[in-house]
Amino acid sequence: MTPQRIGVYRYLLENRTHPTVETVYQALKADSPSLSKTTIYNTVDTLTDAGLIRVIRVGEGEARLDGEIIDHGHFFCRVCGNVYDFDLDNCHLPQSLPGFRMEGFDVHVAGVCAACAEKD
Amino acid sequence: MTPQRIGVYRYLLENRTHPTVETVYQALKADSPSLSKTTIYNTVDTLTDAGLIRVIRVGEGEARLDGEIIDHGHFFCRVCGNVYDFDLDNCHLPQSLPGFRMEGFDVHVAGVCAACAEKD
DNA sequence: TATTATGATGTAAAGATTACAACATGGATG
DNA sequence: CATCCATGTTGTAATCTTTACATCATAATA
Repeated sequence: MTPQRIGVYRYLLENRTHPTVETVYQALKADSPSLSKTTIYNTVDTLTDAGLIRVIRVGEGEARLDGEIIDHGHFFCRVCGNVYDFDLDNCHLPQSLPGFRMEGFDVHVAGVCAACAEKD
Repeated sequence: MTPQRIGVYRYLLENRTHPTVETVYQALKADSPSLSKTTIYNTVDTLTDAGLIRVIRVGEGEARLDGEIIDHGHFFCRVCGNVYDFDLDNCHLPQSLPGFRMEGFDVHVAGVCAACAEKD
């Protein structure tokens, strides 16, 4: 665990906004100007392999980072681009895949969030 | 509807393997050598907007195309890279997002498929 | 202190997708 | 039938995200 890795992890724990790598990079660079974006990518790999964070890809564009690893769904607003969490109370893993080893699980819903829907 | 669009749509209806844009391009270019990959991208946009096909992003790398639009889940094998469909019998959209307009719905499961798990 | 292993940095490359301009086509209109 | 216009296609170039790789820094160890 290096200062850079701790910085990325702390940022993701404190900012539950599903930021992109670029967002994290810009935020942390303010404090440590020598930070490299490659380090962010490497750190994301390391933290993902360690099971501490998750990488989600929803909609187009960049990957989003998520410090919450408990199963939950992601709502992607196609207007503002924000990602919102939601519970998965009534959704369970399928039993219909014999012999398949399931390791990760994510539910993606796309649409328009409440804030953007109101503006119409 | 042009020959190119019909070709892409037919290919996706007949090949339920969640091919990439590149795969579709290579397959169709055999019959019509003048085909451009840009046309595939444009056509995918057109067909997606028309609600005829879906674009799924699961795991890393390229987008995968899917001619099946009825709700179903996608299992991504991290070993062979194949994408498998599964039913969503016991998974329903969450009711916990008031004011949100839900338009699309996808369940992603990552892991190792039966064929690859057997080889261990 | 010298050595070694690991991580960080920055540049360059790769890969996927999009933007854009030129060309082709087909239908509508006079 | 000729012309015009709108739409679609093509190919190149640019963009954007991510990765590869070589170099530098650092910390632990012998």
